[in-house]
This record gives sequence, C-alpha cells and structure tokens, in this order.
Amino acid sequence: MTGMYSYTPPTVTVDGVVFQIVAGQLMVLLIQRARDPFKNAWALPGVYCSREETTTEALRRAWRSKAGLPATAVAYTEQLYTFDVAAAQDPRGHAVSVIYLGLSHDLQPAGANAENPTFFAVDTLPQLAYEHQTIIAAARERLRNKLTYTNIAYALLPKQFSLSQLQTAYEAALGQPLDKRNFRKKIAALEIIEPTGTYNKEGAHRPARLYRFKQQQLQVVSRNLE
Amino acid sequence: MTGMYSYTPPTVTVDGVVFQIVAGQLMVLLIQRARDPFKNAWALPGVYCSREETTTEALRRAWRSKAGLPATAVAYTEQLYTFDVAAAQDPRGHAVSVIYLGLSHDLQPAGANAENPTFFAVDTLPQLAYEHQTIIAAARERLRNKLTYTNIAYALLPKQFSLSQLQTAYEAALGQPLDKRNFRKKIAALEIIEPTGTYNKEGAHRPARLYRFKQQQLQVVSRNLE
DNA sequence: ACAAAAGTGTTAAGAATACACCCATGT
DNA sequence: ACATGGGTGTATTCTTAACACTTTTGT
Repeated sequence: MTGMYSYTPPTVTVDGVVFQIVAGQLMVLLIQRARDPFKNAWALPGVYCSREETTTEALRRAWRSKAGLPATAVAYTEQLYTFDVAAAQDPRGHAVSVIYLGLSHDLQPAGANAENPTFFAVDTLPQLAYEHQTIIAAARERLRNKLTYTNIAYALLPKQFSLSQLQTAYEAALGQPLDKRNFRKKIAALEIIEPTGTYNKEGAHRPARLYRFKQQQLQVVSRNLE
Repeated sequence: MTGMYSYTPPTVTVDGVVFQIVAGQLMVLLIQRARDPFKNAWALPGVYCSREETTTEALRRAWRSKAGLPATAVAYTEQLYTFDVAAAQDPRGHAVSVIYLGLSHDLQPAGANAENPTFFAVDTLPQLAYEHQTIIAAARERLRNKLTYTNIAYALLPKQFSLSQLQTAYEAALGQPLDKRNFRKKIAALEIIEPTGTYNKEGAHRPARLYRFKQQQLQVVSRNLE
C-alpha cells in the first residue's frame, strides 16, 4: 500500500441469483441489460454498490429496481462468492462482484426498469453476460448441498404444502428423481416439518395431508464429522 | 443507482486467515496493527485493495508486506467470505472486506513492516480487532468440513509424512482426537496418499512408513448426495 | 528388558438403497 | 368402475464406530 490519500478502490457490484420452483422446474431470475457492456444480453440482476450502503442493501436495491421485487419478497438470502471481474469486461476497470443466492416462491417480477425481468428454467438458459452461467451453476451446487443438511427448502415452498409438493421441489433443485418412500423417511428423520392438520382436497384423488416447516429460518440439521 | 458519474465505491479490504500446524496445534497468523483503528490490537493481516489489482493480488501483497511471506509461501488459498464492515469501525466509512483462507506448513513470518507477525494457537487467541475472532472461527469450520471430503490436508503437511503426523494434523484442525485404526481406514478409502517407499527412522521405536499426497491440488473426493 | 511409537481386523449398530401395493377421492 | 395422486414397510447393502494387542526400533 503506497499511501492512504492516493487510494482508489475497485468498483464494487452486487448481483443476485434468485431461484424459485415453477411447475416442477428450477427457475432463475434474469434481466436483459439495458446498457453496455453486454447490452441486450441476459444477465443476473445487479447494481453498483455505493459507499453509502452495504452489499445486502445494494442487493435489495438490485432486486427492487431491476425486477420490481419488494424488499421482503425473497424468502432466503445468503452470500455465495465474490469474483474479480477483469478490467477488460467493464468500462470502469477492474471490479469486485459480490454474488448472493436468493430463494423464494410465487415471485412475480415486474418490468420496473424496462430490463425485462424473467424467470428462466436453469436447464435451458440463453447466452449470458460475464461469467453468469458459471455463477448460476455454483449457486445451484450450493443449494443442492444445503438441501441435504438444512431446512433451506422452507424458502422454496409456500406456508403449507403436501409431501408430494416438497418432493417435487427437491427433485427440481437437485436435478434428479427421488424415491418416494425413502424421501419421506429422510424428511421425517430431519424433523424439519410438521403436519398442519389440514388436507388439500383438490383433484379426483385422495386428499393430501398438509405440512409446514417448523422454522422459517435456516437451521442446520445434520453434519457428519466423526 | 442514481447515475454513473457520481458513483463512489466502498473501500475494499482483503484479509487472510493463514493456518498452519505446529507441535500438534492449529495456529493462525496475526499481526499487531501499527495504525488506527484498533492500533496495537492483534488482527488478521490485510491491505486495502486498489483498483489496479485483483483481490488475490492484494492478498499476496498483504502476506508479503505484513508478514514477510513470499508469494508462493502459502500452499493453498481459497476465498472464505465477504463482510460488510460498518462505517463506525473505519475512518473511511463503509468497507467491504474480502476474506481468504490460506493453509501452509513450516512458515516463518518475518517482521517486514514492523507489524510483528506471529502465529497464535487458535484455542488461545488474544483480543482481536474487528470481527476477526468470528472470521477465524468460520475459517476453521470451513477447514474442518473440507478435511472430510477433499485432499486439502496436503497443504498442511510437508512433502513426506508419516500416518501419525497426518493424524496429528487432522486432530489439530478438527479439534478432536481420532481413532487410529478408523482414521487409517478412512484415509485409505479416500485414496489421496501413497507410500514413498522410504521410512522415517527417528527415535527409539519402530520406523514409520512415509507417504505423500498423490496430488498437490485440491481434489474433491466424496460427496454423499443420494 | 524396557520404553516408545508403528502397525494391524473384527464385530455391532446405524444409514442408505431398492422395491410394489393399497387408499381415498371425483367423475 | 376407473383414473388419479396419496400413502405405507421390509430386506439388503454399505458405512460408521468401538475396541487391544503385536511389531520394530534405540537405549
């Protein structure tokens, strides 16, 4: 460090990977960039983080201003990773990009800033700006892991849900089918949900018991060290 | 975001948590701050990251300038987490602090910048600046987890080592004793080390076979999803 | 011969996997 | 009565955990 006065920090950007499950598919929120670089390309919603706000405040601002999502809309948020973005990719030179993962359900993006916020199925993404494809893959990996040892799924489901809905959510997020009986045993063993006492009486079939998560906060349930 | 021209980014700092094992104890590298805030308090070595460098470059600079460690001295590095540091804790206002985890062995810090770089046992740390105590705990947790499903221990050991040395390193990092026979079975199952064919003939006891890691790069070995 | 660390297997319990049929409802 | 999704148990395999004695060396 050469001296405090001459210090110019890198640009700081904050981007969010928001997942939700729709019709048995894991979807990710993208916007279509209104400006260069990567004008018109699809990208994760993000903003420049200013000195007057924290990265999480900037994140909320990105979701609100780029996708019309109110502050409380995203049910769960955690930090994913911080990338150095090479100067070549941005007119302002080298940037540091802090990435967050968000999970929710029943989100309806609104075209607030004319950036066309849209949920895409993660398995059929368009060409993306920057390394956003890689970042989404990392976010999905994180989600996959946490599903197996936490109650994180609470954020992906409505307040009440049937076990089939829960299984569908897990399958969509994990990207693989699960055995119904084993899945139910495993969920029971985690002790993260409880029956509400009500039934979902839709359709020409036996009604489904409804459940809720015992906690609507992240809870680490199992870890196998020796 | 109000406009590109008026944008002032937060300060960006980069700090490193360097672990090594000495005499069966997990040690962490600290320096004694030469300036306010927290003047004279012990802290993780760190620097301000400037626009002309990436965070990993800044990290190397921190280790070199604050602790006299040459660029290649730290055998393994990974990013840990990025914290928002409240404006109250820093004269330049709100800062974003990118934390890295480093692992190595046989490091000898040199008092390059008169900041008194020293390794402390993680179980007996002095009062630390900022939230560095919490950060070190998070770093240790990360290390604990990775030890169980990667070959990350390669960075904590010399090129050749006995199984007892390896076990001691695991015990120090995990913070708990391990069963000798089970440990050896587990390491064998991971298939991350191989015998060198040589023996360590020190001391009044049976010589120990020496081993080396098959790879000196991070290798994910097992993950139990369904 | 003794001290000191190296080396080595088996058993029991628990977790994960594979797998198929009956139940309750609406039409 | 039939179509639809809801609900349930067991046997097998694999993984983890607990546990004690013999070997090789230097003094």
